[in-house]
Amino acid sequence: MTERGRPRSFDRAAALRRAMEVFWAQGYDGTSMSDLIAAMDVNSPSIYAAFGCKEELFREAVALYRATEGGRIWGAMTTAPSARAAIETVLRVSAEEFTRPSKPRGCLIVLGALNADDGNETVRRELQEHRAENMKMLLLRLKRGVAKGELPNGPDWRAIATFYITVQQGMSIQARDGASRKALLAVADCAMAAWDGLVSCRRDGGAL
Amino acid sequence: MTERGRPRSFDRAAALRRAMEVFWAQGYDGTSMSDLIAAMDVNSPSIYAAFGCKEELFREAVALYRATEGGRIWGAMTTAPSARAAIETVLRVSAEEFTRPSKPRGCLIVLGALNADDGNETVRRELQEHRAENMKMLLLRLKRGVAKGELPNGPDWRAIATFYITVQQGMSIQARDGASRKALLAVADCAMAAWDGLVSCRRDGGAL
DNA sequence: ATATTTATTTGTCGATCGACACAGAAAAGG
DNA sequence: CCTTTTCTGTGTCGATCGACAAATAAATAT
Repeated sequence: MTERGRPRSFDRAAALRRAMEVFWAQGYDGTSMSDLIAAMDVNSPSIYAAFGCKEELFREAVALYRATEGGRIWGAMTTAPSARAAIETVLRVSAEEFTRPSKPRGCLIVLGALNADDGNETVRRELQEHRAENMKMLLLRLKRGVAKGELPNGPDWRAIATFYITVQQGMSIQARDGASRKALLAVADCAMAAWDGLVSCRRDGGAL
Repeated sequence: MTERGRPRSFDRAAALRRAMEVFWAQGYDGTSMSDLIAAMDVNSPSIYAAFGCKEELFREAVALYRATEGGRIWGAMTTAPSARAAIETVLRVSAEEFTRPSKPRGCLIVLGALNADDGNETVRRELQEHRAENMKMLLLRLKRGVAKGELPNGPDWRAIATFYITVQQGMSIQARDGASRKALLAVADCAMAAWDGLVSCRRDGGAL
């Protein structure tokens, strides 16, 4: 009951990684099958046999991204010793990952499919859900800090989580525009400069 | 020496505005000529006669955006009484403009063409330059504040300007993901909570 | 060895992309 | 009037899109 038939001649994992980098650099719509065929060095019928259609290939590429680059960014969410350290680490690692030499700049999850057009609605919604999951993860970390007494329960933690997610997503655009790693780290520092003021602010039912 | 020939039967300005809203909602690549023909209610030869090619039409749409919605956002940069008020107003008006009912969410300049592909390099670079101009405008306002003695000259104002631009750009993605106006206003407040700490921080040659 | 299963190569499918030719229609100038 | 100029509607161009059929090649199972 071992493998039957002719074994495939290309490395599936390596081809997927190359496809992921093309999607990362050009987005879902901006990447054509021709681009993928060239980058993966695999003919189109073999791609369809191994991955299904373009949409499913993109899905696998996104899963790979979340398991690698994404994991390095959001891993701190559970490993960091405090909520504040978690956020600071997420922002700083983002600055590093978004500016890795010889890698596409910014984040695949953020930049992969922002504009809706003819046939990318499913893909766009999935990326949006992944972004929402990251937001939820950050908010839960804050609420856990409140539950443990590490953080006060006065501030509007949802607004604070949205703020830091907004900064993290904005960094993708800055990275795409050529911002240096140092510049993005400085952005992270500026965002963390707001922490003390935000934490010691009582909720008033309004914006904050 | 008045107008010769048959006058055009459609309102050029109105058609341009409708084209702008399509580009705004779907981006440059995501918008096809068919989309434009349907939205503008003008046949394609008339579009080409009045606007040139798709790229030039997009350019005019961007110019219109910057003159209207963009002007409302960045106008405060020169009219606000202080640098701090200018930044706060830019963020708050952005929150409003990015969540106007029955208008596309987010900013055309930020979301219009982020991913490079076959034939959008010129357009992409132009939007990037417009983003860079906004950043420069904000930085100049800060430097003017320093020159007038309104602000100290210790802090790394370039880093601070980059930070607020990053927040403003991140708000476009949040808006696209469905964030409410109230949520975006709260993000603006969180960003402004960093101000005092940033202004009273002396430069140390590092990130801050 | 033969049959079976799967991968690869070549070629192509209908649909859609941006862009325009061409001819007819509607205004001005003479 | 008639000529000229410009705009409008129909149709279509070559290129490219994502996706796959058919035929060939290479492995395993019996």
